[in-house]
Amino acid sequence: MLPTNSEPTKDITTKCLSKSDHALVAWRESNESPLHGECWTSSKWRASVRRGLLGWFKKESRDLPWRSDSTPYRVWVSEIMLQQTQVATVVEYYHRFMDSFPTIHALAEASEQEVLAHWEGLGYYRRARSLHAAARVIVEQHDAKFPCSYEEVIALPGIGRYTAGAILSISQGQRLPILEGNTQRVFSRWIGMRGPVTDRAATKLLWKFAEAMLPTRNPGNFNQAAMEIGALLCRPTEPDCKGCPVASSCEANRLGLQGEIPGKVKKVVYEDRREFAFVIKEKPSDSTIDSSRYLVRLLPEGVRWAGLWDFPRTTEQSYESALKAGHGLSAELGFMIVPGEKLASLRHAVTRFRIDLQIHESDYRPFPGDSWRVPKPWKFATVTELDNLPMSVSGRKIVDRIRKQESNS
DNA sequence: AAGTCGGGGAG
DNA sequence: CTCCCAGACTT
Repeated sequence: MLPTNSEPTKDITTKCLSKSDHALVAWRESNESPLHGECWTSSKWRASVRRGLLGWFKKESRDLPWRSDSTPYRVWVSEIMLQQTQVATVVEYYHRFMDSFPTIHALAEASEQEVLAHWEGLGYYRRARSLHAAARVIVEQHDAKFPCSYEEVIALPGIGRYTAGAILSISQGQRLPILEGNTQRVFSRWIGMRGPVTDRAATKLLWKFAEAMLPTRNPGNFNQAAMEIGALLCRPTEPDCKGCPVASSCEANRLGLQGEIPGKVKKVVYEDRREFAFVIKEKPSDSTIDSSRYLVRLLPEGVRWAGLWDFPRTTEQSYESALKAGHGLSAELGFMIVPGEKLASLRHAVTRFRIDLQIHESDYRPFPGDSWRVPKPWKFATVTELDNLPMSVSGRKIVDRIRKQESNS
């Protein structure tokens, strides 16, 4: 078979090669599989790695709230919170959440707004909505008991292969593998797999490896240990190979490729954006209330921050000025926004977007001929009421800004 | 296979 | 700044 790659590796001068390129070239020239060494086909090797890992974990494992009492529900909540989120960030949220919703039944009984309020600041809010929806499914279909078959568990919203395996192995001792950020890196290094972990073939191999490594006794302990060593020793940069109990079996360590494994994933292309948010105070003539109220809405399904409350804000389109942004937003709102003085600007990030948010005071008026009333998803709320609505972090900062302004006047 | 979804920790 | 985090889900 002829090589389809038109760029011959050997024509690249050595000068131009980075360290990782050298590693890549090395395996190309040696005609070795980029995916793995052969070490892990040996049961002695696997036993040795397990022994080292589990011995280390017994001494060094962190004392985490979901470890002392590992019921399926408690582990489930922890796993959802931990998706794409560091342990240190989760712990406080976890305590607060479990205090408010100590059982599946309590979670199912709560409103989605109440659940989202407990999630405020954690991000990826769909996790909270899926968790809540799944609790209701469990109450209705599983008699409020967390299901124990893999098929039933993975069918629940917000639970994929990783999370199903984690919950059932940790809380029930079921022999199911896991693969996530930590273990992708740890396993890649153990078996000397070059190349990005996101490649299809790499992912398949790593799952296979994760399964092959699982001990019969206490597989959940192994899964947690593998993640823990990734978080504490086998870090993305500067792994502590000297303190590592698996170093003597580790292919990356043997080859000196800790820095090149796993291969780099395609880097994120950031995009700068300017958005506008408007603080619209209710006109005194609209009602006889004594404290000011501000216009917000519950964000609908399918948009950013669905299920949270927000001020009128431009998102999709980019506008040059507050005036144009207000005009553009008017059509969506069903009334006219008349931008006023700028209150503040703040920078924040949403996934790959770097957002420069301009916050303007604003007046409003109905379109000519319309009589004024607040369209359906919108409502006026006092600062005290806003405090109790779930919002994004940037939305919350707007509330804080309003509060400060109110206390000054 | 690639995009989307948040926010913070840490180098 | 950057990368990464006990991923799931949609297109």
